[in-house]
Amino acid sequence: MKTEEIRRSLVEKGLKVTPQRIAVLEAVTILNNHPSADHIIEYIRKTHPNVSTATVYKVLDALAENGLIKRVKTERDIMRYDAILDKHHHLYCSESDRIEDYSDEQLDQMLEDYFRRKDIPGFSIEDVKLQIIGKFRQT
Amino acid sequence: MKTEEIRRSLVEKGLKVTPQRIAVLEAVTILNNHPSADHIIEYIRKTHPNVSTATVYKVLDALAENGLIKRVKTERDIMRYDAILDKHHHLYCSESDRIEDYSDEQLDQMLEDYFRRKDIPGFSIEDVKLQIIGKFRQT
DNA sequence: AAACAAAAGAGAATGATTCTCTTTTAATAA
DNA sequence: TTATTAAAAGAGAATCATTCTCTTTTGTTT
Repeated sequence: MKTEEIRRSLVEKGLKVTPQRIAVLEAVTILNNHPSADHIIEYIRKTHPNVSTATVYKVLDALAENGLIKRVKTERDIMRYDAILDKHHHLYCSESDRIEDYSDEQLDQMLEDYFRRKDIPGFSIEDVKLQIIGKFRQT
Repeated sequence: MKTEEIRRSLVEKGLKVTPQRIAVLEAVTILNNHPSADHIIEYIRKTHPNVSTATVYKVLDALAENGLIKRVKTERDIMRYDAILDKHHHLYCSESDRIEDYSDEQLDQMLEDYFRRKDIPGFSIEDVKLQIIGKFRQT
């Protein structure tokens, strides 16, 4: 995601465009494996050596609350983030903390068809995502 | 889960049978909404007023590591637990921290069929679970 | 009953994240 | 361009869920 795109995204959400916000959103986009705050801070410190840890946490929170990034569901106490807002699923490594994206339109269509017909009593569905747990093979 | 069942489960896993372990496993089974450590501690304190917080964390960890309970994937930093080991999915409330179980064999079958034919390059699937995000309706 | 190692207890330590208060800054209006 | 305003950043402290450490207790086996 280019700086201009980021800038526009922030404006669209009514957020002020600050260098820190640009840097954080860029970092979440660029870093692999659904980065934690710690990794994002590390990355940003290269270009913004004085950025405050609290600021990064605040920026991540603002970005997530405004739908510019998403938090990823994990079992651990460290929160992780994802810049891809398009519909996709996650591959979770059963042996490490690696998480990868998985897109599959056919699967999405199948699930959509299924839940169009299938009612879950007392619950109205907004989104369906797969947690696909397994092992990454050496590549 | 009755005490006898719990006892047997622990023995099967080569774990010592302690009152604390029985109480914790029972609590995870009984409490709704995929309880956090805090809720479990609260509950247990009724029958074991002197149980140490550290012990509960240790027990939860031992139970999870030995496959007697599962950790639930959430976006928050507080870990949560699930006593149901049978194949099931989770309903996540988009507005609160409520999480409910959702079982659906037809869906499981459909997904199994799908991934029997569909290869994810570089990844071998062990399990597939749905995160179904939406709103619980008043009941 | 003795032995042994796992487990519990108690309190301290850890670290990811949030809070608090002040200063800075981005955006807007004039 | 300047002034204004409110959002945002900074800095360090505070919070709290969880883990650590060391000692004692306990469950299980012989």
